[in-house]
Amino acid sequence: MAERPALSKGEMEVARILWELGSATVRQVFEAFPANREIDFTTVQTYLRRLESKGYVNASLDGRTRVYTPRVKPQTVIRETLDDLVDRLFGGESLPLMRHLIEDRGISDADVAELRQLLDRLKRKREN
Amino acid sequence: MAERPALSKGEMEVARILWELGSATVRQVFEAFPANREIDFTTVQTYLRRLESKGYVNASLDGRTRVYTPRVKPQTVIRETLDDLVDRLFGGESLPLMRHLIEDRGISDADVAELRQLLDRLKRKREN
DNA sequence: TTGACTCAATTACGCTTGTACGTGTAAAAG
DNA sequence: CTTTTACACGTACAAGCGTAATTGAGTCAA
Repeated sequence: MAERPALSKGEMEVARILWELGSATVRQVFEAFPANREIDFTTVQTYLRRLESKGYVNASLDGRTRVYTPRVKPQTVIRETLDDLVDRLFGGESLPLMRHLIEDRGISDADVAELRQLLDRLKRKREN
Repeated sequence: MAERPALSKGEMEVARILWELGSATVRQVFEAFPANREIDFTTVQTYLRRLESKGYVNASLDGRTRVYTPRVKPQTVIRETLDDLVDRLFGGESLPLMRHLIEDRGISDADVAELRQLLDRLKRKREN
């Protein structure tokens, strides 16, 4: 397990966009930010550079422009992040987290249905 | 909304313990840490001091010892933390987060049952 | 009543994070 | 060709964070 240093919040935000784009330049990532999220171009640049030095992305040159590509799967990062969060904020139990998501944070009807399906699928798998 | 500065991971860990204890001295918090979690007494002390200066806890003196008491409800902190996480890591959607919790992180049978109940309860409430 | 202990409070410090400024260079305008 | 514009890259820096060493003040044994 390559044991990279954890991502900061800002870095995560940028990483997520890069995962979505698949591979992108600073500018592309910058432009993919939601319009309401004000952030400086150079700030994004710094985050990408840090992601690279932490080993989360690779960079290659296209002309004089750097093109960044994810190197670690979102799943992995999400997993590590959640493990940490669940430990610190819920003492390692994930149910309270879900309870909170459902009860306190609101959830659409469609999501409820989707969740139910997830549970059904899981049940079926376990019964075999 | 009092707009306090966000909690860092370490601060959160300490805050959680304080919520559990209800009200405690540095030493009590320190001793309530899980045995495997190695942390220095003075580190806990620093976190508590910072929690105080950020407005998350109150402190009063008992003799020469400071007694800390939560000032902000866990619900509030959890909510703010999750909002931020969901935004940055999941673009604001909480379903993917739950999916991840269920599929990738594993969940006990008992938890599945509990979740189902939650959903049922929610459904009933919505149908009225 | 003074040294040896115990524990609280303060101070410290290197690393990380958030954010941006300057500097140089390619492209566009004149 | 010169001037302006646009943008990439490196550099910078204050604030926050994790962690601990140091200092200081009560407490008990000799």
